[in-house]
Amino acid sequence: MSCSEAYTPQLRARGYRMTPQRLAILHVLHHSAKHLSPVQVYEQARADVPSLTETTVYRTLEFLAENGLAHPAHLGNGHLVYEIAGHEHHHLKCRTCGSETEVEHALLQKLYRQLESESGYHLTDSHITFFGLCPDCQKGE
Amino acid sequence: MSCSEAYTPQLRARGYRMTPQRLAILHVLHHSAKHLSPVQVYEQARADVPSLTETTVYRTLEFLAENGLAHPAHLGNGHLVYEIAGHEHHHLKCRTCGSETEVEHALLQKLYRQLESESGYHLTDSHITFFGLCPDCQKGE
DNA sequence: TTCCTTATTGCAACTTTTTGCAATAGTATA
DNA sequence: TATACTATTGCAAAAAGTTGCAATAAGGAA
Ligand SMILES: [Mn+2]
Ligand SMILES: [Mn+2]
Ligand SMILES: [Zn+2]
Ligand SMILES: [Zn+2]
Repeated sequence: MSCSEAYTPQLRARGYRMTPQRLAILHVLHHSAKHLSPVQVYEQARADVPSLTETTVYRTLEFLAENGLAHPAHLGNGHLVYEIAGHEHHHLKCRTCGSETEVEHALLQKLYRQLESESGYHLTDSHITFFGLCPDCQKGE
Repeated sequence: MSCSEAYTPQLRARGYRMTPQRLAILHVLHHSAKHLSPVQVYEQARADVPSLTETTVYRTLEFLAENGLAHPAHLGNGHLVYEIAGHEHHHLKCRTCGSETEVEHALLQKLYRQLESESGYHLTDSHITFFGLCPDCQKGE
């Protein structure tokens, strides 16, 4: 299934339009193995849509995140990066060497339930970064 | 105990210096009831140290965070805010109305332990924001 | 196909945050 | 108290991110 076939109906269903810019950006995210910064997305998507601007990339990434097609992440440098939605997970990142590990959301399921029942909130987010020391860097302490 | 008496030794012990700028910024954080943006810190701390620059505020907040005297937070708008360290907690924030609730870190203790034993990482961070819908906003769904 | 509505884009100006570097000023030592 | 070392600051310039607005174009209706 192409990116267009996959994502266009999702946008239409919410009253939004598919555009070459959005499609190019979705395509970049969909085929990236890792989180991408807005500038990285811009540079790659520009190959498809030369008229693309950084303004549109920033707005589109935020739009996709609001509509559940992309997930923003804070990986510790204070800057947002994005990835395509679909795989529910979180991250563990080492403060010393920067190494990262994924954590399945299923592992936090229980905690989410507990937080929900204690607070009354219904938790919707599932892309969090926890920080710490990786096994290797603990040795060097 | 004054801010200076409290924080100077902590910096010295790590080989850093206490300066009027750092003291003013720590003072602002210490006496604030809520998270502050770098610009808010700048405007308040400038009353103490008129020569203070925004550059120094950004660098100092990052420095204080790295050294455990301040905690950065992502409250959902993509911008970092800071608060003084000392009270281990997390946040629940409503995506619809923006309301916030604190969660004691003790509540996540078990999860942290579980993540640690499964991943081998030693988790150090304890200032996370979970997003969802507050009780009121769930009704309006 | 053509027309119409309005969501979306690009541009330009602006705000926020980061960076390199030379000047300044804590603080340890004598 | 004076000196030396170097961590820290302020400045200027650059990079990253945001906003208002007029022009464009997606897509439903005719
Ligand atoms: Mn991820
Ligand atoms: Mn907090
Ligand atoms: Zn590590
Ligand atoms: Zn709410």
